[in-house]
Amino acid sequence: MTADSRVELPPQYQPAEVEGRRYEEWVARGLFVADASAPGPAYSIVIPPPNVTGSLHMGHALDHTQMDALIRRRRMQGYVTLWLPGMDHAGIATQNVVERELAKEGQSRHDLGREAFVKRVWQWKAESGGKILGQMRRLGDSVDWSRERFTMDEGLSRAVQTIFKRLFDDDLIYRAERIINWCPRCHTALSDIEVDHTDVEGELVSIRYGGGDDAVVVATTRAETMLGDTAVAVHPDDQRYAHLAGREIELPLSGRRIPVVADPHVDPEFGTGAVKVTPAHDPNDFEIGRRHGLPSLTILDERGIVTAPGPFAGLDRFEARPAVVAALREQGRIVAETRPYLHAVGHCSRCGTIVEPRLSLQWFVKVEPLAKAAGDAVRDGRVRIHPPELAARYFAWVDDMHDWCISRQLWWGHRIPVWYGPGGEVVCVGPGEEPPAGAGWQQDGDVLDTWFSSALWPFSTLGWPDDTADLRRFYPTSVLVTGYDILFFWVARMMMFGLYAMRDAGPAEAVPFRVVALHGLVRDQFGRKMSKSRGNTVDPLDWISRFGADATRFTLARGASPGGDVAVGEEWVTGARNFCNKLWNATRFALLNGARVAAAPPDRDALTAADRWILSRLAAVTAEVDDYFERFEFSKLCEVLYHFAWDEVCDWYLELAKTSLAAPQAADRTREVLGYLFDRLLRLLHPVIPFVTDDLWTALTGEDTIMTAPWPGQDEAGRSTPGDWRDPAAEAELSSLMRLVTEVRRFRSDQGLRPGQRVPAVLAGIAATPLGAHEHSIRSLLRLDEPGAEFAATASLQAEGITVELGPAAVDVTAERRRLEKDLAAARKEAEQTERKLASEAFLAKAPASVVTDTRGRLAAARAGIERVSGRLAALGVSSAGSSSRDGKESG
RNA sequence: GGGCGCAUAGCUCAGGGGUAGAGCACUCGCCUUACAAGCGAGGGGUCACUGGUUCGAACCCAGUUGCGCCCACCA
Repeated sequence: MTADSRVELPPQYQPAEVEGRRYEEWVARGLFVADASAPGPAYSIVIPPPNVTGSLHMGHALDHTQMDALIRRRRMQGYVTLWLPGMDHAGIATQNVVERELAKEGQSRHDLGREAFVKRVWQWKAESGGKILGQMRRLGDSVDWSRERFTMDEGLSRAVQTIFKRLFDDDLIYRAERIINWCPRCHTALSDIEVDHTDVEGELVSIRYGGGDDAVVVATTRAETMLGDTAVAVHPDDQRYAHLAGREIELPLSGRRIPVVADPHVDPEFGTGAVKVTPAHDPNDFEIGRRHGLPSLTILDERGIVTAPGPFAGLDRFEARPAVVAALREQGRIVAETRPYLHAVGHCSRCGTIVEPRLSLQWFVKVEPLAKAAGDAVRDGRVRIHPPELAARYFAWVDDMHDWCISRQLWWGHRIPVWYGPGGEVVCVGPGEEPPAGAGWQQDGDVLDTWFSSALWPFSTLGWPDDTADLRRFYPTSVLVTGYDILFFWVARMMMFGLYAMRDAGPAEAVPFRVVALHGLVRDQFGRKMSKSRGNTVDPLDWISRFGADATRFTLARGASPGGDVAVGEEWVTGARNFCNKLWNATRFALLNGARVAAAPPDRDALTAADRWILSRLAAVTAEVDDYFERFEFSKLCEVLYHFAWDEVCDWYLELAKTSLAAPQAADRTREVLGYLFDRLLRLLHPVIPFVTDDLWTALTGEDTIMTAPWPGQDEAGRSTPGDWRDPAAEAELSSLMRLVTEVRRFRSDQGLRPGQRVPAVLAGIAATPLGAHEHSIRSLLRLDEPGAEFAATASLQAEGITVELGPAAVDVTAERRRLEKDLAAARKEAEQTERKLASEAFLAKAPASVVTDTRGRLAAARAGIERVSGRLAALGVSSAGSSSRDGKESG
C-alpha cells in the first residue's frame, strides 16, 4: 500500500475535529457497554458519583482520567470491563439550589408543601441537573451509559430501605436525643464530617458568677449561652473551689441558682479552672450534665434565635452575645477586660454558616462494630490502600469514629422508613411492606444523610439487594479511585456498609473494592490550592476546548504520582498539546513514507542495528509502562512514553529512518518497522490520550478502532515482546552512534556552522568500529559530505575511536579553545576525584567490587579524555594558523 | 491539642548509600523537505541547617528551623 491511498492528514492536530465525532462513534458501537455474560476476567470501577448540582472541575478531570486509563487498558487486555457512571442526589446542596430558585419567585418550600416541593426538585433535576454527564463525554470517559444510576432511582432507594431495615433489626440504628451539629441556615442536623473547623477570632469574656464567698469566675466565647447554664463545674481535686462544690450559686442576669459540680472533665490549668455548663448547647456540657443529672435548658430555636424569656428573647445568637456582655458589664459582672481569642469554630460545609450545637432527637448509626470490620479489612489485606502511607489516616478515622447522625430535617432525599403509632409505637418498614394503617400513624418526616445512600454505591448500582448477574460479575469492584481528601467520609462508609450488606459473600468477597487508589489535589502552577476566592481555578472544559481532551488528560496524568498533588498551569497543558501534535506529525511522517502494519512482526534477521535498537527500547518501555500501570504510577508511565516517543523515536529513529527510506533495498524493511513501532506506541498511549491515538491508529492500520486492539506486552503470536526484542548489543551500538553525532554537532555548533551547511569530512578509522555500518546515516545526520579530491582538513576531533576531520569550514578558534578548556577542566576534576577514591585503602577493602571496577573505569575514561582534549588543544594551535578566514560565518 | 508529610535548578516536581535528573522558563544558532505546537547546541543546584552512622550520605539516624495537610467537643 502506498502513501497516496491513505487518509491525508493535515500538518497540525486539530482535536476539535476529532474528539466529538470519535466519542459518539465509540458510544454508537457499544464499545463501553459491559457484557456480564461474556467470558473472561472482569474488571470494574464505579464512579464516585458527582452531585447532580455539580459541574466538571479539575478534581473530577484528574479522577476520571485515571479511571478511564485503567479501564481502557484492561479492556484492551481482554477483561470484561465495566465503568459505571451515575450521580448523587446531594440532599442539602440540591435542596438549597431549588430553594434559592423559589426564593426568586418569592416563595419558600413551605409555601409549596412537601410533595410539591419534591416534585419541583425532580423537575429541576430533569431540566438543569446532571450537566456534568455531558461534560464527562468531552473528557472521553468510556463509561457504560446503559448502566447509569442515580442515588434516588427506584432500585437504589429500595437498597437504602433494605439496609436501613436490616440495621434497625440488628440494633445498629437507634434514635436518641443528643447534641448534634445544627445548621441554623439549612435548618438541619449535620454529621461531623459536614462540619468544617476553621479558626475564628473570638472574644473570651470572663464573668463572675455568684457573689461574696460564692464568687467564681468563668470564661466563655459564647456569652449568650449562659442563659441556658444549669451549673458551674470545677475539677474534683481543685482545692481553690473545694468549698463550693455541692453548693448553689447565683447565675447572673436570670438570678437562677445553679449548682457547682465537681467533674474530672474540667482542666484546672485552663483559665480559672471553673467552667459554665450549658447542657443543651455544648457537647461537653451535655456529657457533664448527664453525669450529674442536670437539666438541659434550650435557649435557642432552630434559627439560632434566643427563646429564653427576658430582655434577650427574639435576638439572633450573634446579636444576643454583645447584648448579654453589655448587660453583664452594667452589673459589674465582667472581670478584667475581654480579650481576643483565636479558636476553631465549626461551619456548615454546605453554606458556611457557623454551626450551633443543639440538643435534638435524631437517628444514629452505631458505627463501632461496622467500623471495626472496615478497619480489619484493610489491616488483613483484603483491601489495599495505595499508596500505603495513607492507610494510617484511614485507621485513625475508622478506629475512632463517633456514632453517625443520619437524619436530616430536609425534604429532598430518602425518607426515613419509620412510622410512629398513636401510642408511641415505632415500626421500621422494609421494602415491599405495607406501612401500618389506622389513625394516628405517621411516617418520620426526616430524610437520610446523602452519604447514607452514597455508602451503598458499589453494590446498590449493581442491583443489590437482588441477586443480579451484574452483582455476581462485578462485585467486589476492582479499584476505587478518589482523592485522599474524601478517603474518610466516603471510603470508610462504603467499607462499613459493603462488608455489612454483602457479608453472605464471605469475608474476601464482601469488600466493596480490592484496591483504593488515592490521588491528591489539583493545584495551580505555583502549587497553591485552587479556590474560587483566590481566583486561580482552571476550568477543564476551557482547556478541552482550547488544547483538546487528550492534552488535558495527559497534563493531569503526567502530574499525578500516587497520593501526590498535581500542579498544573497553562505551560503544562501547552506542552501536552505539543506532545499530541508531535505524535500526530510523527505518525504522519510514517504514513507519508508508506509505513505498513504487517500481520506478523518484522523478521529479526533482516533488521539493522537501528531497527533492533528501537524495537529493543520499545520492549523495555512496554514492560515499564505495564509495571507503572499496576502501581498507579501515572506520572511515570506518561514520562516514560513521552521521552521514548519524543527523544528516541522522533529525534533519532525517524531521522535514521530517513536514510534507510531513501535506499531502495532498505525502504521496505523500514516501512515495516515503522508500522510495527507506531502500532505499538499508539496502543501504549491510548489509555491516557484516547482520541488522537484512535485517529492515528485507524489511519495507520485501516482498522475501525484502537479501543479493542490488544494491549501490547504480548503479541498476537503469543510472543512476549519484552524479552524477545531486547537487544543490549544494538542498544550499545546506537548509544555509541548518538554520542558521536552529539559530539560532532556540539563542535559544529561551537564553530558557528549553520545546521544545514554541508561540510566535507573524513571519518578516519570508522570502518574498524561498530559504527562502520552506519557511516551513511552518520554523514546524513551531520550533513557531512564525502571529501573531494582536494580535501584538506582544517579541524579534527576524536570520539568513539573515530577521528573526524572536517574540511574547510571550521574556524572559530576561540570558541573551540574555550570549549576544550572547559572539557579539560571537567576531565581533570573527575580524574582527581576518582584517583583520590582509589587511593583509599578503606574504599578498596570495603566497597563492592562492581563499584571499584566502575570507579577504575571512570578514572581511565577521564585520563583518556584529558589526553584527547589536550591533543585537540595542541592541534588547534597548529592548524588554526593557516585557515581562519574560510568559515561558516560569512552568513551571520 | 494529637497525627502525618514536605524542604533537590528561576517555577512545578521526580529520584534515592557509589558520575545530581525531568518539564517549563532562560542563552546561542537554525524555516535542515513529519512537525516553528519544530530542530540543534548550551548555562544553571553546598539536594534547608547541625550533628551521627559509613570506605563513601542529597539519600539512613537524631536534633533544629521553615512550610503544608489531616484529625480534634478545652470553656
